[in-house]
Amino acid sequence: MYFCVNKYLMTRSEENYIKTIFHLGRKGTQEVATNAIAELMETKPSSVTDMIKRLSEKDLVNYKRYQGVSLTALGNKTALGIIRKHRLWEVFLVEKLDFSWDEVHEVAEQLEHIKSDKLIDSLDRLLAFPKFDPHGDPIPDKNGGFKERDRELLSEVAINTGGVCVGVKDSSATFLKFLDKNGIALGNQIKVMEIEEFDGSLNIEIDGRKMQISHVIASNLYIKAKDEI
Amino acid sequence: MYFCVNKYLMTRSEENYIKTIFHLGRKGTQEVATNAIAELMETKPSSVTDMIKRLSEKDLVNYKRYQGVSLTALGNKTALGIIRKHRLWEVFLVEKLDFSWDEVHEVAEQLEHIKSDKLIDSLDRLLAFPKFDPHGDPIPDKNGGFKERDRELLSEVAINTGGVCVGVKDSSATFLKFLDKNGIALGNQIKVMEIEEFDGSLNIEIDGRKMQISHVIASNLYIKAKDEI
DNA sequence: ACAAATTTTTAGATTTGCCTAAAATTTAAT
DNA sequence: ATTAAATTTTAGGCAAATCTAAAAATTTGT
Repeated sequence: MYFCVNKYLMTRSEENYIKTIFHLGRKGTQEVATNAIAELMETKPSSVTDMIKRLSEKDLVNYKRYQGVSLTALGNKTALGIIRKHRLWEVFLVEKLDFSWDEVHEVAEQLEHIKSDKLIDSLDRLLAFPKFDPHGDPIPDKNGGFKERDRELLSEVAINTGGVCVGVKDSSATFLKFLDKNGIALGNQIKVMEIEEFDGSLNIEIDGRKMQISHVIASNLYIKAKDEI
Repeated sequence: MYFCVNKYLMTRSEENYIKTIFHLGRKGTQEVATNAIAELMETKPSSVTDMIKRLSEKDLVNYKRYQGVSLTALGNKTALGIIRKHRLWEVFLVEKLDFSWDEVHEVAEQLEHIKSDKLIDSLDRLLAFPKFDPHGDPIPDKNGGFKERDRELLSEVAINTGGVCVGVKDSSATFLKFLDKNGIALGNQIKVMEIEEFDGSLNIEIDGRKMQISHVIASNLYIKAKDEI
């Protein structure tokens, strides 16, 4: 395969930049700003500029001075490969090693850089080709293809509707632990009963149990909207 | 834990040096030579000297100029930790991902550097606390303890004796593939029928089947000597 | 024992990836 | 539109890990 030449020469640091640029590029459609990359990676803008030049020479990003950066087709494919590995390892950690969903990220950040096609394809098979990671995010297939699940934020749905909880927007350990503590997990049936006008907090029914959650919580939970309950 | 402070600051390169010094130190009881390290790691003696100095400052090795190098107690513990990880990952690759025993080394070389105590202990549990890796080498426990199995080289046993094949001395892909091709695997019952005076080759019976192997092959196969057959 | 060969170390350079400080460019504000 | 503010890049430096070439120490051979 053609792209392998490139993939196998990439350093850990280069891979992390590519991944960050990919994630930032998803949000806005525009070019990604140097400062944004630096902030997310907890490094300095000057370091980012350095790296961007190197990535540009390897044809992983499109770069024009002062104009921000975007991934090339090759960069995009590379990013999806790394994300595939990250998310498959997350599934492995939860399914096979009993990690909780707030513990997987740190270790997956290391495992995602292991280089072996056979390893990741075998892992995929061991896990029975999962389509989503423990936070509900889609796992790209071998060729980088994946489809975003049809979902919406709980904060956006109308009263008396709901669906199955299928993902989180914020997957920080803090938020995930909060959800654990309150018995909220992927797969739960959630129905919005009432929305408080004053602060936007929601009265919901989750797997039959009634509880109240703030607007912030609701705006970080995805549900698969399919039917009125 | 005290040693963790050190462990978590180690670079991949430092870990590889420690591992190499450990392996070389096993063979001879003496100090390990700079040149020997350089050769095994495919690097230059001057690079080795540089690194040894750094390791010495971190109290991982004992070092006196021109006098070779040996691991400190801390260095030894560190080495055993890395070897534990390497061998557990090898078991994982064979048992769970259907790798063959000649394919595991390269990937395990990468996986052994992943830093997470929880990860490795969970992996240990998933694999049901294996005591030996796919080549028959012992896996250190959490505290670095392990016992060498009571075994001997097939080339050393007397005619009409034998035992179960429990390990290989040379675990290069070349040798392992040769064994596969000839249907020799760990667990086989092997009995020495005759030893050729001329070239030292052996007529053996392996799981009931008769075959002839060279002295070189026999001197790279370990059997658990327990009983005459 | 002493010269020759080998091994080991030093010295100085290179690459990667990061830093700080200062200069260049773009964007925002009045 | 021009200045002020923010962003981005350049320039120069640093640490890790490597290299080559040359110097120092040890070992070996006779």
